[in-house]
Amino acid sequence: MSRLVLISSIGIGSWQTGAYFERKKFQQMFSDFDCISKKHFFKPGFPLMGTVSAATAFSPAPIQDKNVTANRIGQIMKYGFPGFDNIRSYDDFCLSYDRRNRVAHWVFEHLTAESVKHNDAVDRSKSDFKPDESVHKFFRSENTDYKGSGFDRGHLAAAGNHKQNQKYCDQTFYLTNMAPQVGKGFNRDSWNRLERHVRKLTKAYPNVYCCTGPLYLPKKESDGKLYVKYQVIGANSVAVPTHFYKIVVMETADNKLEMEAYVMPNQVIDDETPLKLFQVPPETIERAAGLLFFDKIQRQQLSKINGKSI
DNA sequence: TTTAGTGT
Repeated sequence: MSRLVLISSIGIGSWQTGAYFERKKFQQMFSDFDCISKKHFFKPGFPLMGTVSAATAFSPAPIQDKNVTANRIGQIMKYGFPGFDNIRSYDDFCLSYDRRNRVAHWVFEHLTAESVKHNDAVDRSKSDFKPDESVHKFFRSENTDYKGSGFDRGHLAAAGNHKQNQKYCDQTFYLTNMAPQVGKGFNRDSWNRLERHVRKLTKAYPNVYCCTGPLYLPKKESDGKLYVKYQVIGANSVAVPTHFYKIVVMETADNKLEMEAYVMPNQVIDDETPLKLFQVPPETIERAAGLLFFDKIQRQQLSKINGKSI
């Protein structure tokens, strides 16, 4: 089996905790992934396909100059929208909200060295987690849903990516930008490590485009059949994703394009696990999420995918 | 440095 497929199996196939390097677990992970990818991802009607409505509804956040924000959203979404379900645009990021699961389908950001550099004027401790009142109360997540759940309110667009001013940072604290994440061992550790890696890409690439979101992946149960199973928390039944993806496009100074794509399970992950092991082919995420990422870029235009020349 | 929840 190719190394790429083997690597893919880590992120996609396993709900196991513990040692990632044990041969047996690799094989188990692979067998789960194998049955997912070969038997189901290619079937029409596979239940993981996301719901993407043709009805586009822009709901820009209140702003002083709408042209400035419209231009910024144009920059952020330069390479296309992954889907058009319940779009919300904020000053420095843009998302599609899944009303059924009370978690975004995807969140898009455009990062530069300037936008992520340290800024003494911005303090995340001054930002409050707050419900987005623009979402109908039937479908909104509230702070009380997360309280006592054992899960973090994990940012999809990371606060650390929006340090140009306090307002940008504050807006990342809307609960539309949150998902229930395992705290210690995931959000505060390996997922944070991945976020820092993406920020670091801005040191080498002038423009970085980052799309982040949840996955709800099937797992083989004891009867040998595949089921999608996920916890929901709070009075609003906020879904706890089984996995999260991050797919990144980097523009080089000479206008070449490279892509990296990751899937990580929403569980405790050993801090020593190299991020490289969570890389997957971008198509794998697209099939699982029911979304097309960066569809204004033909994949042949990419000079590298996951560090490998194509 | 950044990621957070809980207890006071």
